[in-house]
Amino acid sequence: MEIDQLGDWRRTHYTIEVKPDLNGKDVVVLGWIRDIRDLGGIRFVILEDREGTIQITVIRGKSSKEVVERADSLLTQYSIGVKGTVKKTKMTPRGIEIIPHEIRILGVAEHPLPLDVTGRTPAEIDTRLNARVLDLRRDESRAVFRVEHVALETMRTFLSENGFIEVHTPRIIASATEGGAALFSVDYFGQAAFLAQSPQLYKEQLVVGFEKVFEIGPFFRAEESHTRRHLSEFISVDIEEAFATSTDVMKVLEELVHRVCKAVAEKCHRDLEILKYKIVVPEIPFKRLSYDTILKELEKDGISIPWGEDIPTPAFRTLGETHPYFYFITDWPTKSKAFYINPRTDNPEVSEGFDLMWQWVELASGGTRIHSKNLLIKRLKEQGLQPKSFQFHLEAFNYGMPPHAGWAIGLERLLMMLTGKKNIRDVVLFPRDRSRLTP
RNA sequence: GCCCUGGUAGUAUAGUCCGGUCUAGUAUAGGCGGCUGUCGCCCGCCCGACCCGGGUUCAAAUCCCGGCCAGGGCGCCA
Repeated sequence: MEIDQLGDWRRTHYTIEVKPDLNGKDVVVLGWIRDIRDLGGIRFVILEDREGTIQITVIRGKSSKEVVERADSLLTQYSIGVKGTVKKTKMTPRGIEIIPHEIRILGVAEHPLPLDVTGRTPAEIDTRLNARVLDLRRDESRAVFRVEHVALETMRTFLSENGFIEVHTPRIIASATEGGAALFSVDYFGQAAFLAQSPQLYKEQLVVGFEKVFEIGPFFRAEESHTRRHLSEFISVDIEEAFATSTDVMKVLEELVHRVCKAVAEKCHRDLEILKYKIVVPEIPFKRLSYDTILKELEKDGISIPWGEDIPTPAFRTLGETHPYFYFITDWPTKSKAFYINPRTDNPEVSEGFDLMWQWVELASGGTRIHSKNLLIKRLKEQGLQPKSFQFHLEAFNYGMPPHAGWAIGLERLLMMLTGKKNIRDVVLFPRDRSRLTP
């Protein structure tokens, strides 16, 4: 089918801005066809744009031949432009309709569509992700990403106001940053290279001089995970602060989370309504529970974990029932944390590392970092890592590395908390996981 | 990677346990026709599917084996 040109048509109003006081005025609306109801002599076309919907009413016999012909050839999901007169009416829920003078078909859609955009026939997440662009025509899918935008905007503002400057560290790196998580390898002009799993070492180096930095960006983990809360590519929100300890950065973290919850609750009414979800703005400070306390609580629930071991997921689920909102777990055993986490001076078995939990999900983790080069080398060896492969990182410790602390929060996990979504793939536009590389 | 469950029209489902009644039911989308105030419009007709390969059996959507894919869980983590 021939499609029309946009020509000199420009939107005069979003659908939501067309109100009864515009009665008799001409407007241009642009968007997609959500629904068509044809009663024979009269045809109702529901046009939807970013902000809402409006009814276009075509009356056979009254409308021009061209308009009727155009209206007859429409199918759902076509993108169209309509120039017409606003008419006040009691017969639509919005109290107005548009009587078109001209309809331009700007983009056609192939039918049958791979999923029902109106949501009457629900589609599974796999089907939706295969046709993600079409899925994003669904209000509920788009609402998630409007929430994400507000969350990001709030975080950037908050961190900037608090003296953090935004930085970008490399995604392509020469060696493992933390050990542990598997890395994706990359052919870098014939040299072995990897996709970064975290900005950890770089952000630490940057506190020399910048003192307070933050980074928001994607990182990569080549884990064969198959869960609702893991991705191969995820967005990490990282901070690092000089002359600070874990207690200082925990305050920054809880305040940030509080601010984000508040901003989303206040600014995203409509989206939260679409998502049928309510955000309870958490009170700060959050509970601070030591690893030892957690172990004792679990013991009471009949789960015993030997001191020093990591807490398995089913145990976290139990904890989530006891602590249904945000809480910190502090004083983790040194051996269960990454090599750069500072052991306590009074008891080196215990570290200054912490996790921020939301119910049973680990949202963020952080801690005071080791700033003594000798101790760092010792810890690297204890974790079975080669100090040689951290040569460039260790050199930064020759230039007056200050005491410092920081954390990283998983943006998608935070977004699950903000939207009530149970599968992390729902809060990523084009998720990457063990078995999904397209679209 | 391991464990569990599943795979039926474009989409979402019934049927699978207990093989034959399935020429595979329903809804929605799509096509055709009718309808001048719908708003999940309505009414009639039509199109369209048993994941792939092998096996058991007179007979397989249904039972068995292998593969692929999906969902959930575990480990690991953000």
